[in-house]
Amino acid sequence: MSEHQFSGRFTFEELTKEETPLRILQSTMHEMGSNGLTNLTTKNISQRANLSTGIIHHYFDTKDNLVYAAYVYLVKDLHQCSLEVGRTENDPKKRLLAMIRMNFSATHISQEARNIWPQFWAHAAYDARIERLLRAYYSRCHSNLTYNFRQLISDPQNAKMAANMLLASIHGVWFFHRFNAIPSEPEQAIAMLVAQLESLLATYQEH
Amino acid sequence: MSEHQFSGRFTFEELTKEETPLRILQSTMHEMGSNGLTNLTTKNISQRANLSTGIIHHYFDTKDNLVYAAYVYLVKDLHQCSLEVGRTENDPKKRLLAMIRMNFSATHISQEARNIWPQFWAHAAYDARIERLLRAYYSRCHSNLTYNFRQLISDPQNAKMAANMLLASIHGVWFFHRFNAIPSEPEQAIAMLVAQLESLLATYQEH
DNA sequence: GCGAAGTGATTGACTGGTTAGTCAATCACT
DNA sequence: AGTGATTGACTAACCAGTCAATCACTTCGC
Repeated sequence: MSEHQFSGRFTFEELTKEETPLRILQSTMHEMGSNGLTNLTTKNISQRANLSTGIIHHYFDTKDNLVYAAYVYLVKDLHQCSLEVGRTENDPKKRLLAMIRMNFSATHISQEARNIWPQFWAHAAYDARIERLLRAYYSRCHSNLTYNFRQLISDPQNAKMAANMLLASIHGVWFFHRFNAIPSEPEQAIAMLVAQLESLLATYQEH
Repeated sequence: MSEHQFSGRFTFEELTKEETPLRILQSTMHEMGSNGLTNLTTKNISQRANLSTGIIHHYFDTKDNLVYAAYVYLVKDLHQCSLEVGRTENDPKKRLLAMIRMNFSATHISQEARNIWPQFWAHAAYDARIERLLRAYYSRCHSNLTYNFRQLISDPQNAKMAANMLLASIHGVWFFHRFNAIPSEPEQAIAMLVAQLESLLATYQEH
């Protein structure tokens, strides 16, 4: 049974293999992104997917479960991307650089994610179940960064600190890039984070 | 007339001078923080403030205006704090350090803010009016940081880049501190950002 | 082959409950 | 007597979830 079970009826994998529940999920993500959680209705979701409202409850039982499933979908997709980075790059520093770049890539994921992440954060702030999912995702990101820093920085404590700081920096730069508050060209954002990575390595690495 | 007019009836200053609208505002912020925008109702707000639902519309016309006023209140309060830092500290580096510390202080503001900021971001993601307010706030923060870095870094372009990076770092560290995803002691968070500030100065400063 | 019975997908009208906003009435104070 | 603050019952709209009915498709006895 899936780690990410979210309703009594099906597991995540079973659901997304089928056509209709996947359409519902994608429609939900689109609606969440463009109108926010507050204005998310089963009517809007079903209309966008050209389905009836009833079918939503057939597959997801409640609206809450559907929204949760959307976050799981988002997180799994991104995790898949980071696994791919781990496979294609064999040098730890190259992997860190690839992970930075990944966050600003223009795949369908980022385009959708751009609008959903803020809803995700807001939801996690008052819903314990959503918060657990968010924390699990960031925890995995952090482990991933730490693993790579360990191969570049001899002191494990320093490697962990470098991972902390890079994770925070990636998040911060992505955030201001998202809201166009800092020069918002992806290239500049990536350059800032590459400089940050170099700076962290220079600080913590003993040659 | 106030820069922050949000309803046809009163200006922000006129409203918050009075007892009742201020109680409504604080009650709104508390409800937003604990139950999220999605579950925010005029009934809950008025009950917490020991008032009727009607009075909310008397002062704020619509719920949207009330929520907007809550964000304005939050932002103004924080801006007030940063002005105070500017007055009490006279050294640019000390001012930057004080601004870092400010974000993790346990004043009533941060306690309330902790729960409202995620709602603010989510709301800004799909509402243009809220987005403008959020951008204006971060723009002011950025100007403030840039002003202080200018006195420490001779090249204006470098000063701006340092401000970009510190702003992003503060946001990122605050975020993970907020969600307990990175070692969440305020002292450690502040120490990370102080180190980041030192590193930025070392990189961009020519002695 | 073929009809019957069964199975799960899908519909959309309907319900019970909730909500933002209205408004006539009352209250407190001048 | 007048003025603004405040109340809370009321309304029109909306929404999540239900359910009986239909549809598409398979299985199986003969």
